[in-house]
Amino acid sequence: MDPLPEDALELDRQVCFALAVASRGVIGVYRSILEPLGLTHPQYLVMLALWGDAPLRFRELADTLRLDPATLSPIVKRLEQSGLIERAPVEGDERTFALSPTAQGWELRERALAVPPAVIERLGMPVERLMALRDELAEVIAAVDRAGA
Amino acid sequence: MDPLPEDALELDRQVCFALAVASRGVIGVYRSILEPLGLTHPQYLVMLALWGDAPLRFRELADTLRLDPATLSPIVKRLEQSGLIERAPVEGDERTFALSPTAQGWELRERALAVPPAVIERLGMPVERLMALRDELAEVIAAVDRAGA
DNA sequence: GCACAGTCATTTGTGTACAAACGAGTTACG
DNA sequence: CGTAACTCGTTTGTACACAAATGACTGTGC
Repeated sequence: MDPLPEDALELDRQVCFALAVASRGVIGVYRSILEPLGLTHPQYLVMLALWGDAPLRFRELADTLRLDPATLSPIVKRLEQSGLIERAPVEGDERTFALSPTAQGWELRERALAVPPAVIERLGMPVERLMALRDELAEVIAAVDRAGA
Repeated sequence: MDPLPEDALELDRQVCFALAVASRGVIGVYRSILEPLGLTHPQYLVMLALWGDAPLRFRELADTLRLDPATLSPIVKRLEQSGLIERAPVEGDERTFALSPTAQGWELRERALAVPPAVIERLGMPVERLMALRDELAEVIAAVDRAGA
């Protein structure tokens, strides 16, 4: 029943490899679509988070995106420099700050509404398939979380 | 039937986000397991490819891993400096070269046999689930390939 | 033979991703 | 109170990932 170690290496190659390739590939599809908006994929995720629920504290945003603060910090800085988001002090805690889209950031949302249909059209995959994939990935993420505990 | 654009943004957030988070998360699981071997995840994928089928020309390796030559180049350089792989000239074409594991690279394979079981144990997911995920991801990759054409 | 388009790997520049160390602010304990 | 432990965001250093430009080699057409 146990696969031979040799085969395990091969399967391992297929799974972890497929995950990395699929991730890079899909992000690549987003790249050409997001490029006219002046956003990278992580920057797009930040805007999605803030469009959905602003203001958010820096830490809350990092937790939502499951991104290391050290990674998020320069991304936030670039979005501020682009004039899409702005930081406001948080009353009672000088260490942190809250982030919200600027007026320009909200305007960008109108153009961003065209992104998901463009991606789906480009991928040519039915929406149900994507939702199934999302659920499958949610299990992987849950497994990773358990592993980290 | 068509979801409202607002919902599309939300779903989009869930899917592209889940893919990125799952990819980073799984690679994170590998990180702690590969660290004692002195390998990063991309470096591990290079070694898997060469253990499975050496020698490989640089271009063949890049295609196999679906990695940009500009990305692969420094990875190969680091593995050479680590003494795990070596390059040999290709007769009849001065532009490229072939890569193979060194004796030390083959020795490392013995230790690497323990990696897949460790990952599976850490994730706590049944092997069948991982194979299903692999197949699901293969479809996504195929869709990305069609999109790129 | 020989220009010339094509292929090959590398380099450069920008943008993540993460570990580790840091400095400023906050909380809790004695 | 006051300091020790903790939390916060940032910085530094290393390693991908990709676009664009580069320089070296190859093959073709004339």
